Amino acid sequence: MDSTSRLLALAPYLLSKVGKAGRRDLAARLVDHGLDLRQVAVLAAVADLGPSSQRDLGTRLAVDPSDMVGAVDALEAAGRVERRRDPADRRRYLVTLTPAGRAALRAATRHADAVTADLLAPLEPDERDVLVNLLRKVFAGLK
Amino acid sequence: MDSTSRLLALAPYLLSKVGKAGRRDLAARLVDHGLDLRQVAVLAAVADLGPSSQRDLGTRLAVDPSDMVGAVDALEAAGRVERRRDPADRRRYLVTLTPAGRAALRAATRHADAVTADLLAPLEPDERDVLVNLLRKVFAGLK
DNA sequence: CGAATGTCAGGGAGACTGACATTT
DNA sequence: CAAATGTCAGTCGCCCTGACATTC
Repeated sequence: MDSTSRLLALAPYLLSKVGKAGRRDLAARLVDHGLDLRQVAVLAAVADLGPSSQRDLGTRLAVDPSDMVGAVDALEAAGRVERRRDPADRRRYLVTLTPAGRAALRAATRHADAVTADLLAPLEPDERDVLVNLLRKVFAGLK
Repeated sequence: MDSTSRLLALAPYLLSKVGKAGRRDLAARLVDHGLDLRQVAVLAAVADLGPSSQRDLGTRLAVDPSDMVGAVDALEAAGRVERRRDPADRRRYLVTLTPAGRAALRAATRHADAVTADLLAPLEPDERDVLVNLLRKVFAGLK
């Protein structure tokens, strides 16, 4: 089958297109909260890891250290994280969540869930779980 | 599970990251052939649809008409497609594949298969089929 | 001293907008 | 005339590199 489409035979194409669509839909919802995708990822990473250096957060998120600066700047300006110097290593900051940051993360998670429901609407509920679990496996294997 | 990670609970995040990884790996392989991802998508779309206008190709690929110009320019300069005016509507081009274009598409498809195998290595063979089929469904539902 | 951390300036490819000439 | 097609100029984020000061 699929004599009708060589494009759809390309898994990277599917992944890329679907990923971009989800990314764009979520970004559109976050703009009302003064957030972008990277900032949300940083909030989630801090929630996951606890107070962390920008370097560790960047490693976790595959975000360049030079780009972490702006993300943390924006979050700090909005009162969603705080930068404290690590007393044990004064080169590092310890980026910590504020209550406002926690609230922003909760709101962003709600939007992400809504986007997910919309994006995966063509799938049955059990298929959605299967897809997410397969994606987790692939994600875990990324180099 | 996954109290360790709020990030991984975000399906759009997984999709976006995995999609980007595949995109980058494939782009790295195509550069040796003087191709980029968009050009390959155009080649595949022409193979799927037959001789087509740039507008139709752009619609099919969700690529802006203004960005189709450069992609078709590059393919034409490399002798991989030809632009002919549509005799029935002289506003349109009919973009057609040349033998070199067909060969380029075959080579790109081989690389795409290799990237797919690498990317989906963490999955069992039957899981890969499941993932691709689920992605096709989601892709078909994209607005 | 060399290495790590955070910061900044700048370049390059990508998506998108607005405008335009040509054709229908 | 209005609409469609292809084109071009310019803008806006994103991603990455190179350099730097500070600290270990």
